[in-house]
Amino acid sequence: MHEKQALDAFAALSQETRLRIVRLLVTAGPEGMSAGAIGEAMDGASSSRMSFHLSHLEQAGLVESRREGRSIIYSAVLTALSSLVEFLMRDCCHGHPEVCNPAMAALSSCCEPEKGAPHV
Amino acid sequence: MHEKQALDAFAALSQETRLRIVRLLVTAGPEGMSAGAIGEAMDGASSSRMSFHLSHLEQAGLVESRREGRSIIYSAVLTALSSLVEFLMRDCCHGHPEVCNPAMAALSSCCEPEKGAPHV
DNA sequence: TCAATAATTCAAGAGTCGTTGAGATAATGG
DNA sequence: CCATTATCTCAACGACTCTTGAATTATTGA
Repeated sequence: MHEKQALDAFAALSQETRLRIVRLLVTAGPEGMSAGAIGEAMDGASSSRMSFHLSHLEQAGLVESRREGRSIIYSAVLTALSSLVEFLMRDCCHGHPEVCNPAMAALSSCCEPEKGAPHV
Repeated sequence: MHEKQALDAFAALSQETRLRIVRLLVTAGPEGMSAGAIGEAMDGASSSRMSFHLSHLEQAGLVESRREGRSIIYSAVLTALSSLVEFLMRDCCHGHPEVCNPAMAALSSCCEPEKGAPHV
């Protein structure tokens, strides 16, 4: 991940509706959700408003879309999110492991590695 | 970290000059840098421009300042950065450890835990 | 106290962002 | 082929963001 991509991703995530869309799609998993369904989940936002934010997120590489019949299905791009974390971490840890350690702790508790944690 | 704080942090980091300031201050360490020195590092940006971006970053909680003689010294708030990572991770890992594992790998390689990695 | 240095504050202006509503495009079923 | 459903595109408008330059505040040393 380069600076420009990180800037785009941060800009995309700095808008309330878009941040909520990303969170929703991550929990929705790989099967994703239709634009209409996402709009309903966003306190019934208009279709043009959804279109605006979804294409913004797609432009930033945080979500992807596929057509399925009349609907267009959006899903989160999980690798983009981990790349962003990696970018933040690479920036932050230069000689300062005290930044990474709390983040790593949060990470491992959140992922709950199934017994016998793998180390890289 | 709550949604509002995360939104503010993402907005702060979505601006090129501010992202560079944060990276610079993180590598500068706890002793920090004066506003003037940061401005010189930012291709000689004007003092009012620096003031604008630095107070934006301070508002978002990503940097803090102290006066030292005539200068005002800024330094990165490392815990804010790890909280942001934690927020992203908590969002992303709900049932999807495949997001966290690459991030965790990046994290541990970047931090280079000194032999006998601690686990939380 | 005065001049010099370091940084902030403020107002103005150009540019970007997000919402709205109307209209266009795409796919389906009768 | 037509009506319906689902979504996108576009123009317009208000709101916000960033830069600039001038004026202001704070600190220091002579």
